[in-house]
Amino acid sequence: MTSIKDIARLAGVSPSTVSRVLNERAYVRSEVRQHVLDIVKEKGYVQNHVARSMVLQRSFTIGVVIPYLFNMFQRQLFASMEFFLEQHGYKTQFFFLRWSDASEQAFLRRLKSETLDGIIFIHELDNPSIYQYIQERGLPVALCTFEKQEFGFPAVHIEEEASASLAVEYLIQRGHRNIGFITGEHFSFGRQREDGYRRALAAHGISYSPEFTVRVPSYDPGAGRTGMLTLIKRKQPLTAVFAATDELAIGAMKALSESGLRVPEDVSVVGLDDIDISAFTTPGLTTVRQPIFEMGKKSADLVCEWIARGRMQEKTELFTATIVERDSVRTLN
Amino acid sequence: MTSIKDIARLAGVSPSTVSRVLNERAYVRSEVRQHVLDIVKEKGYVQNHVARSMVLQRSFTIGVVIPYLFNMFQRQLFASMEFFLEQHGYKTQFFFLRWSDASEQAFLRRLKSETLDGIIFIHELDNPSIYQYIQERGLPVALCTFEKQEFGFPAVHIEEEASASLAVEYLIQRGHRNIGFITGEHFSFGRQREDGYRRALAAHGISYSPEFTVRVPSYDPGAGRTGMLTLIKRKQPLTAVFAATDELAIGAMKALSESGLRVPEDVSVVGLDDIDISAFTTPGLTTVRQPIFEMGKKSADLVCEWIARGRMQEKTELFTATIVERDSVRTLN
DNA sequence: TCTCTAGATGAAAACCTTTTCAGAAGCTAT
DNA sequence: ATAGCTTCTGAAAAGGTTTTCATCTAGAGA
Repeated sequence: MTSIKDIARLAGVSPSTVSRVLNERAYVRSEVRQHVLDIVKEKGYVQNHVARSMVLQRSFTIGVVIPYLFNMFQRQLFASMEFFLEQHGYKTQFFFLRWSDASEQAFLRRLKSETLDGIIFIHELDNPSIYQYIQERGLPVALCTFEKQEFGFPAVHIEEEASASLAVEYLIQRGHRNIGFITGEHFSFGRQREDGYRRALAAHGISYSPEFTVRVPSYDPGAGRTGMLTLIKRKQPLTAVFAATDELAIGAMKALSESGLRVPEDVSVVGLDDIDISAFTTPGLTTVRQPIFEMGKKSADLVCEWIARGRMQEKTELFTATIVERDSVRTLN
Repeated sequence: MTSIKDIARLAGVSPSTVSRVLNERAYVRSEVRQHVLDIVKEKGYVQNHVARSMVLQRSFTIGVVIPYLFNMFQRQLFASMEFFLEQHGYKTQFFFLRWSDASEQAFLRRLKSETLDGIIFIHELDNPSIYQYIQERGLPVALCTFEKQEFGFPAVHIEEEASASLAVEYLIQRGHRNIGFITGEHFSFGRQREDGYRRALAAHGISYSPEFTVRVPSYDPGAGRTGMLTLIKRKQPLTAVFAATDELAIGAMKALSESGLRVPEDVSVVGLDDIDISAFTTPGLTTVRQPIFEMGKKSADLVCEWIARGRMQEKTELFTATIVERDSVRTLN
């Protein structure tokens, strides 16, 4: 591998000058600059990022923390992030976290030894010690899809409660009053969406029945199926179900069809997220759309600006979600 | 940040000794070792990876090349890879490539400046120059889901042609003779699966009609839907369709139901891959299962062993795919 | 007692950059 | 002629680690 010293020797200048040419740092006579550039090109020299990081004390890398086996919503989110991070000139280092304390501790160790320039969380951690560490170190950070008031980190998310209400109101407006709710455990958005469900009910004078809500361990289709099966077994007179995520909704539709119930003729279903696949289910899933792409962009912008200006800028960016009408809801008459 | 020098000073030894303790390299008196370890723990010291990479000339990082907006099959694959790579003590650096020459060139530049220890491709590149570069540099590499005979790189994949035949034969055994085929462009697996389709037909004395095959630009549900719509418009007397990937199949089912055709009563559908979501479509998708998890593990093992032993081991690991029966195929009588 | 060897440790070089500091050269203004 | 500036360049240090080489000690064997 050719180094900056080789180029310097070949060009008859010092390594300092080569470095200056490469980084456009300061005065270099234009003939010298051109000469150096020619040799760089000829030798196909590229800067050694490791050495560069070492002296600069920056890695040009931003960490993205995401659950191991991230769902399809998160996949779209982070594809968007990676795209914009690269535009800003940063590499992305992913950290796939499992739901365990050991995994979080291992992450903390890596965090300490990696010299990241910034970090984005798409995954809400229980343990505050990691947030504390980041705060103490003053590492630029952004939270995506949730918030941590205590730490005052900038955050990017939709109005979870209002978005859930939107979904439930869509059902109410179509004559539904017996509306089930499926949600997962963990994560603030789960609680917030539940609040939204209950608030929409209350706002329309529908009394809340705990028998209509089922809580499953995760937010994936398998859990959605289990949740819906439970709901069916309870034999409540449901005409519609709101699932806290699209994946949950897809699992619910599966359970319904397995049980000989038709969507939307017998039971209407609405989800929340609008992941790609929701347009291709049968029937098409009516859902509430999070502006995933824009949210990924905003998160990337937030950390990059923090790094560039040396201090935190805006606090929170709220996005609004909108209903996407497809075929999984029937209007009652 | 505490450095190895700080620890050395605090422990009253030289940095060399601390390094030896940390890396379990050579003789260190056990009291000294314990003392150093205590101080390391007390100060919460962790090795600086950048400095370490610099001197070792290794990054402990393996690159994984994957298409930008990877599909659900690839997502499962790389989650599995990342898991095993971490077990081997390596970090994973993802490279999301777009379908353009510019993107491949940018990747090559990054490849040169990143000092990766190894690389796994989940994405088949058109341009041979990148493979050439890797070969010349002797960089440990593994190909996953495809092969490049010319370069002799170790590869991990299923028997594509045989797997496709398996799917088609499943249909033939259930009385289908008019079997459509939907596939995408690019990638060897597309061609190989097409060969498998035609070979199965031939093996059962069914003549091949080009009118039964449709080629769409990509392998996602949107493309599958378009492909199926085209097939329907041609008004061929199809009773079944084989889609080259599950995502394509999911799109095809959508097009069918949009056109008032029922699956499997009017048209049977089978896919290939067995991605997670295929168990949750309505009807459940009958498909051919690739052992995704095992393939990810094997790819990781392959590069790691190459690195450890200093030279390439096995060439190719072939996995066998198996039929997963669900509800999207009807037996004709 | 002397020599050898194994065990234990430290000094210093190396990895590849960037940047500070100092100095040289050439020009302008006094 | 001198001082002062601007432009340009190189030497050297710094960043945090690993490893080679040299040295030292203690114990074993002759």
